Amino acid sequence: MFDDIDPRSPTPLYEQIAARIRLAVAAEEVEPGDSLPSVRKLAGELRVNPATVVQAYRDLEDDGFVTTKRGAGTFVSRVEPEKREEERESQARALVRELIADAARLGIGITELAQALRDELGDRLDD
Amino acid sequence: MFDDIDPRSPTPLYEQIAARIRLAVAAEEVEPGDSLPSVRKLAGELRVNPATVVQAYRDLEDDGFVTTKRGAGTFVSRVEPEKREEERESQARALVRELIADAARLGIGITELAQALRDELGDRLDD
Amino acid sequence: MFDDIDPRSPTPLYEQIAARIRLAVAAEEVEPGDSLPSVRKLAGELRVNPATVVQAYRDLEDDGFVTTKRGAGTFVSRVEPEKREEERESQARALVRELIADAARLGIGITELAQALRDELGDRLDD
Amino acid sequence: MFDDIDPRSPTPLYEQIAARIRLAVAAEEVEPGDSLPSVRKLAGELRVNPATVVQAYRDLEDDGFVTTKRGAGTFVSRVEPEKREEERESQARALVRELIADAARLGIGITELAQALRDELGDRLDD
DNA sequence: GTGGTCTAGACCACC
DNA sequence: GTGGTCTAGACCACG
Repeated sequence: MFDDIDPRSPTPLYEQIAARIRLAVAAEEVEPGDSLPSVRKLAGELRVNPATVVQAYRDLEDDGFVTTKRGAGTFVSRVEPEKREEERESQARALVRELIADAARLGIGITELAQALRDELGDRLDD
Repeated sequence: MFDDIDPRSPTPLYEQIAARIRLAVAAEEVEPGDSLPSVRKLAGELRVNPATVVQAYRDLEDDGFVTTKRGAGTFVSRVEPEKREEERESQARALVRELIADAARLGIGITELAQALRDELGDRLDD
Repeated sequence: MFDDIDPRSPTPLYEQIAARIRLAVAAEEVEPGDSLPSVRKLAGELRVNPATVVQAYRDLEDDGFVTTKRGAGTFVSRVEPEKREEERESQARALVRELIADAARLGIGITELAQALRDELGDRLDD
Repeated sequence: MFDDIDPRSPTPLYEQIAARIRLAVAAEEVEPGDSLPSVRKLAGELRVNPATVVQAYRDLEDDGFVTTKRGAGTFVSRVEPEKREEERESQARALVRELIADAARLGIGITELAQALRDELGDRLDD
């Protein structure tokens, strides 16, 4: 699950970790109520300073993606679909349009963008 | 050409500057042999410290995108087409990664994103 | 280890520092995983600005001789034996080039230099 | 004769040019009284700023390797062998010993040094 | 004029 | 604590 953690990437470790979990929640790879690995266990697996995992979990808690129960662990929250599906779809389309505009401004065409999308999303593009 | 330089972005100024020029070379907006603005001139335009521009130019020289002739200035190098293409692809991937991160932050999963992509790009996704 | 750093040399301080460390790695004076002195500590020892050491470390990281872990420090990387050998050879060539230049400046031609080399090195020249 | 001029080397162009001519004089590739190429001609050949050649010639004149006659050109001087041959030989040996010491201090052995010498001097080692 | 190096010192994010 | 970035400004060598 944490294959893509790259210590040399410019984006901080804790953000990479949080992003991966956020994605897992959004993609429903993990269910509400599931427990996340303990800070020490995850830190060990990722060969990362425990403080880094702590910061990732704190970020997630701030976002409402997880809740921490002292002495018990960290658990996936029930994500309230506070926004109507329609609204989320429109937001998604807005993001995509923004992507295309940014690319165009930089002189990157649709073809290259499509290639990059396949590179990054792979099969998940066909979901 | 340097509209996007944002001092508050987490990615360093010199990297933003270098990235912009790298892409200009990759997209052949500038030709081999063209001279880049002088360090001081560009620094003035961008309201940035000259040393920051120096670092950007240094990175570009390390990558082989420009050559600097001492006492004369900094010039666009001849760059292999494959390398140009690679650069365009890499920047495209960066944009896509940003898209995914933004989406995740809004609670939008890959599935919804993929749908939006198909909505906006349609067939061109298969180029 | 850093005796040779000479602020009056025409070659920049950061290059001298980087070269010295590069060679220490190449000669296995330091082992992969060893930590380098912190930027501030080394800067203090060498009576040099921290930014100068930062630039040296940055060069070394670009070359792949060291890895820096954010917030943790800078560490010696595992380096391929061929690369180590190459580095040693390149520094040896630099020394030789210096020798030739010094000789020429004293009006000593290649012929006389070759004779002196045979005198001093003898058979070992054919190793 | 000027194959090794490298605009990207850290040693200045004018020094590279001067060094090459100094060597030619020392190796008696050119005879006293021979004329050097005109500043403009040489600058053209080397694709270098004429001012660079001027500075090289001025350096050489300071050293006494050449003399410039206004309107006529630049000529190789008769190099006075002011020092006895023996003294020159001893100087050469001193340089070589210095080389070996420097190398040892950096952890570079005789073998690597010998290889570098062959790389840089090639056939001329057998003169 | 050009780029390159270095300093002193501030500020930041990360671990 | 760590490294990274940036500024302001000085100084230098090169063309």
